Amino acid sequence: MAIDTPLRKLFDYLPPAGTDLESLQVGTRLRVPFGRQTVLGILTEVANHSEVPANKLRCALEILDTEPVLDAACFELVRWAAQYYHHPIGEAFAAALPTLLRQGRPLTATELRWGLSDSGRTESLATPRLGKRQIELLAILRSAATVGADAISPLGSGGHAALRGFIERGWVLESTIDASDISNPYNEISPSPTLNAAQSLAVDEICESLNQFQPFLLYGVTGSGKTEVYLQAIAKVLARGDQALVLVPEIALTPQAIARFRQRFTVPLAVLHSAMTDLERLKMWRAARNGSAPLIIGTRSAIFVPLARPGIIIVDEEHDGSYKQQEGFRYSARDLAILRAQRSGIPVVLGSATPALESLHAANMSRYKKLVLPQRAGAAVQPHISIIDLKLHESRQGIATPSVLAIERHLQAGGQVLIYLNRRGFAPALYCTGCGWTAPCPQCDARLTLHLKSHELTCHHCGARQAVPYACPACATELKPMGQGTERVEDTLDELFKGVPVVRIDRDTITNRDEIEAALDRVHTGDARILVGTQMLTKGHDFPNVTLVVILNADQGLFGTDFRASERLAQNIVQVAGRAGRASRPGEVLVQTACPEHPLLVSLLQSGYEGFAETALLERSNAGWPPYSRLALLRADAPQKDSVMAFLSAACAEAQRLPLRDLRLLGPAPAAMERRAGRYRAQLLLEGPDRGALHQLLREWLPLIETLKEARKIRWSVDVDPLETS
DNA sequence: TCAGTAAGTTGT
DNA sequence: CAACTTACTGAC
Repeated sequence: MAIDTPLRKLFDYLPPAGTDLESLQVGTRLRVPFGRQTVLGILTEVANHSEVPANKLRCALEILDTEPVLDAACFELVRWAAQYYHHPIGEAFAAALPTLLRQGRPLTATELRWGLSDSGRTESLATPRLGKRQIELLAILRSAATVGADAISPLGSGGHAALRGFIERGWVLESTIDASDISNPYNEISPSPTLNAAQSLAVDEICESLNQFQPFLLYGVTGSGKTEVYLQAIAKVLARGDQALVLVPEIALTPQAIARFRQRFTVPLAVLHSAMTDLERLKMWRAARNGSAPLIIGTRSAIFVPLARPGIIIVDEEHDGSYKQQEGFRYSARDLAILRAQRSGIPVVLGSATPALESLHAANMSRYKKLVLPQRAGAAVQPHISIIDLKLHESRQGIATPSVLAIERHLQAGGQVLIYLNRRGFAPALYCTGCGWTAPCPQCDARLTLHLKSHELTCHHCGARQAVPYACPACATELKPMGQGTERVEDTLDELFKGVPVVRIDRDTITNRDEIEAALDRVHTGDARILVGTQMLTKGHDFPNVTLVVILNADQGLFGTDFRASERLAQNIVQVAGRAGRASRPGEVLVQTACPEHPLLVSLLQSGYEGFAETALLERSNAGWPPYSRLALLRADAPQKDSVMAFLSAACAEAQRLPLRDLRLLGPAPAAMERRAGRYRAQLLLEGPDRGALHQLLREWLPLIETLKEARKIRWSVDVDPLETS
């Protein structure tokens, strides 16, 4: 049995009293005693013997399901993922199942129905002197073969009492039906637009593989109509009576995105994301499982949703970091999508304008079939990108003079302007002009960010907040904000372009769904002319009238400590740039940087994302980073630094005793931000040329780490295929 | 991880 | 010796 506990093992039980082995089914939920509590577990195996001493074996208490909760492919996916990510299997199953199922809710929804029996039909007519409620109830019951609670509840408690009386007399028969189906509230269908040649080719290629496993990398520049390719491929899948599973990044699952799917298909659409209530999630999950929802759209965890008739899996914006769970069970939904498609014998489409280097490499190696959409759909043309050297130009609060002039020009021509800066707040630091003190976070190795409007200093790493000091606490000199955040840029733009409405979109101005709707509305109606924002404004939004995009600080990613920093920067630049000139107006993109000669920036500007990817892959190959090697990271953190280092050193020593072969062990090294939220963080990086040896070592190593006495004082976790290694 | 317990530690 | 902290162990 797999039980939701951090222990890396399965637990053996005897069948419930009075049950024989034959009636047990793998994949069903059982209630079992565990320690002094009773919990739910998933049956993973039925055997007629156990290694566990007989006196320790306890009886399971109850079988909850008559059929497995996960279909065979899904079940195996979870087992495989638990092994691959070296995560306790019970927690892996817990992550794959809706909360309410883990708490014992029934697998399928049932609804009680009541209908008149033959005797009820005849005898009720022959019975005089029925009560008022009874007569009303009979009228309802005669209106249909069976009725549900919703038909009877208007009669109030009297109606229910009458119903119970009829059941006792045998007039009414009670039955249950499966009520797991969901329905689609919309029925309008907008017509499919005509595809361009590249799009048609992509759809055709995908549709030729509908019966078999085939991974596709749909590499389409921003605005090239990737979604239309998905929609038409999905239409084919639905027409065959199969289901389509669409994964999207967390932030992209907006009402507009969902509406786009609803407007195209009349079939019920199951939506799964983290903001839903547990009950909503369960309903959607059931509808996917029983097949009543042929189309399922969801975020990361939706990769574990069981499907009655799997037909295709689509991973939109496959490069997006949110597909990798960053704590606990650290799976990658994108990678699992490939595996799931393989197990189910169906195609999987990874779509992006800026594919992960891993995906591009897989396509280069012919493991994925590459489908390219090189042109923007409709009349739109690719925006022109140019660089502004910050060393050559004056700048006002981070906005260089040529940028100011360009903004003016585009505003005068009637266009909208998007200013991108990946930094919230007014200024990323508050420093003392006298002694150089800068307000530090008491919990982290970081500066506090100044937020002027809310009058506070906040830490963007741990959430700490404090009042803004009037003067330097060390020397009482005046304090000054240093650097730029979106709030300050907004102020500067207000000053530079008096009377031009500016809208700021970041986590400080947008706290809920309605606010983003309102802000986007101001942009779309033309009420706002200048947009300032962080990544929040780049993902999943189109701004057809934006003709100029200015990227204020391209340098942040160029010298990051992480080997993926430049990849993320390139993806950000290309994605933001893609917001410009989506309609018929040509777009212009300005990238401000202090190091215009950086090779990655040069290759990106000269030959686009593809050129950048080539350069970056070469660099990865030379340095022996993924995809030319495999990584696993052992992270540890604790309030005391020495206990973290003691643990990692001990873990390292254990590993040295195992056959390392061609694996390399790097560290222990402190994390890029050593102290965060009051805890010291450090790590040990394991690197090898292929998966095999790496996983072999982890299999032997982790049980040893678990028993280390140094492990008790700290928190540790393993991250297979980590996204961030610093 | 979590709960239970055994074993130290402190203060009167 | 009670009250409290810390260390260790087992979960089928």
